[in-house]
Amino acid sequence: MSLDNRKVKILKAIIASYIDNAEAVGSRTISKKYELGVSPATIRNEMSDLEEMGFLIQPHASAGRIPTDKAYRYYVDDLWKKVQGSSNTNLSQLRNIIEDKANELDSIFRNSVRILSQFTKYTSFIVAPQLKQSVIKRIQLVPITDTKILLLIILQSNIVKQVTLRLNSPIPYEQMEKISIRLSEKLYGQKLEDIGSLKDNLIEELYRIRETNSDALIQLLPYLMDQICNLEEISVYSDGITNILDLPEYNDVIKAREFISFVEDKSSMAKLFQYVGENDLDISIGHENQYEELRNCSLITATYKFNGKLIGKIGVIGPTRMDYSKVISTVKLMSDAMNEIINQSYDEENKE
Amino acid sequence: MSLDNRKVKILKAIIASYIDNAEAVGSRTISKKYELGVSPATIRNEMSDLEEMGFLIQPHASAGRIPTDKAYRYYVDDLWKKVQGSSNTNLSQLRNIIEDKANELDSIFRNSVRILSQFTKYTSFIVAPQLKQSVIKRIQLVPITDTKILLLIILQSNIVKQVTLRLNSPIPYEQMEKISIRLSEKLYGQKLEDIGSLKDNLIEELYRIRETNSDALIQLLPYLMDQICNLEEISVYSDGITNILDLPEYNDVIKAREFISFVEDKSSMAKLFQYVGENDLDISIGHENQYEELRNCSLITATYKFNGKLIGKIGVIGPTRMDYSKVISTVKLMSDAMNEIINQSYDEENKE
DNA sequence: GATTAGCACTCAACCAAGAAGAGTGCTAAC
DNA sequence: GTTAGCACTCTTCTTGGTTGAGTGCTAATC
Repeated sequence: MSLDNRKVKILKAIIASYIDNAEAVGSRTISKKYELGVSPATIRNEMSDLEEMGFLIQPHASAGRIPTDKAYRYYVDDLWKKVQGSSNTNLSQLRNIIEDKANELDSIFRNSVRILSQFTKYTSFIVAPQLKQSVIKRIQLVPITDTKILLLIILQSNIVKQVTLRLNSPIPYEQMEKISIRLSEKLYGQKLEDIGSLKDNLIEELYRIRETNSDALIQLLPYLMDQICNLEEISVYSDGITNILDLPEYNDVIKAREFISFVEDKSSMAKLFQYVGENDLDISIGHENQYEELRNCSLITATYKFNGKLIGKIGVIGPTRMDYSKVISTVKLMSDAMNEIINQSYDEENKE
Repeated sequence: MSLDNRKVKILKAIIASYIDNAEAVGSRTISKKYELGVSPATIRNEMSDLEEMGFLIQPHASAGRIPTDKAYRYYVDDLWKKVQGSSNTNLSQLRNIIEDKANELDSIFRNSVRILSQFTKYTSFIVAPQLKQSVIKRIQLVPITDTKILLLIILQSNIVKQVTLRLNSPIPYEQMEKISIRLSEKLYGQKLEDIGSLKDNLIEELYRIRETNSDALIQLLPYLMDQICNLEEISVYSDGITNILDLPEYNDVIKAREFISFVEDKSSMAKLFQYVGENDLDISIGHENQYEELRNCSLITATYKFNGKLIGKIGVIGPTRMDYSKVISTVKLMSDAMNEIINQSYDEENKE
């Protein structure tokens, strides 16, 4: 039995209808709503075939049919071709929205994940860069009070990480700048992940070239190094988790609670995103997911890169009957936008 | 009819039971579970009295009784006395939890609101300071690239606000420091809310004393002033919104959705918190709330101050049958902890 | 040979009526 | 003043019948 043209049309119609209503769709509905020019009886025959081929199932004997994961997979693979050539018309517009309020990396993620969930009406995630690999460009200490200073670590990627430090004894303002310069010189070009092992060497080296400001430096150094090493690892942003309450799939609070508990757990989400592919765009449907909790869900993920290297992922989780067309294009658009924003400052600098 | 000792005991038992199970409680239950030494019949008589006095209602003829808002109010007022003298044992412990990862004001709020919801199992909020009133202490520009700088505004309260600026043409690193110093001198002691009206004057004044670095300054100034004026207004942090899904009151998805939609709307929450009292601790029960959406909820709020002046509020929203005792003490503890953290750096400085 | 109309059949969803159970209010006894 | 007993009320649960959507099969039609 082959998937001829009419079968494809019927299958797509069924998927479309089910995406809309989350209700098993019958032959009459298809015949009426989607003008295929054949009677319900014919469609019934075709549906029977499609069921045999594994694209549809009946939840019970006298119900309509609903698409299987296999059907969604077919649908998505077909969609793929169209998405590939899709337009970038809204990209710059999107970039503005994101950047508008976004002045720091943290806000970029926060905004992006929010936009993504608002556009798709599903739950969205961003798994943020693992900074380990990042290279230090400059260190800047900013005094807040005599005993409280802000440590800014400016990375090659122009990502700025910050930590507030509390000192035991005050360091005069005028020494800060000197310490900043000295630290920047020494740490320039170092990877964050290497600081740990280089720590002792670096401290000693910095001690050796000490000048008038040695006291303050000696006090500060080990503490400061620790702070740099301990920059938080992987972080997960999410938004629109409660969107699922609008879906009939989750009109049972128990189910909704289960889903929410799962996706609110940052560590399991981090793991999930670690396992999905690293292509520009990956889709896993229903049973294709690792986690039992997501057996009724599909996951659309994209990556974002810095200087050509993958640093994080962005994605949307929704029911298997999600509006793939919309979600795929939105996720793609979003990852493109993020790529541009993240790399823009880098490109700018490398031009000069 | 007076609220004698036994009536009080029975009332408290009913409230306690209802807080636990969210189910109308009958005379037999009270007689059995709470050892009052009287038979169900006696309790029935008392309950009848309590109903007449407005402390209890029957959802329907053959159901048990549930407490009214008046009952909760009585219960809470009674609780009050005990809370007043409550111990501060966990305070320093709590402070450590909050401060642990908290290096900036934003993180303090984020951590605090999370802890609050985790402790109480309800939905919690923090309405953050209105910075308008804050006084500028120092301005610091930190170069990231030639065309991208980080503007740090350090307030008298040692709160650090930051904005990333993008420049049209580069400003050399070495000029940054000079600009920072000049700006700090000029803006020192100014309230944020006054910058707007003083803007033109300030710009002109700063122009007049221009030196070698005039070009860069001229380019930057108006832009920079705008950024300072536009620091975001009121901000609302929330956490534990989905906790309500565990409550039987919201085992209907429609109801849950309604609640969540309401409390996820930052602007209505900001308004809500604006209207509640400004005592150290305020409680509004059921119908005492402004909003129809919260007619089945109670709201426990506390304030936090900086240098004796109220700058924000912190609170928990739960069902009227919430565990008042626990929530009240947690909110109080939390606001105490925040007050300490926020004021500590200020005190420190004023000591010196 | 493909398509369609017709019909019997299935099963979830809905509804109404009855049974069960929890809890009350009242009365009479202690 | 307290309690036991009992009739009464009202919700909830269960049951059984009805409805309706949808299928599969068969026979007629294009």
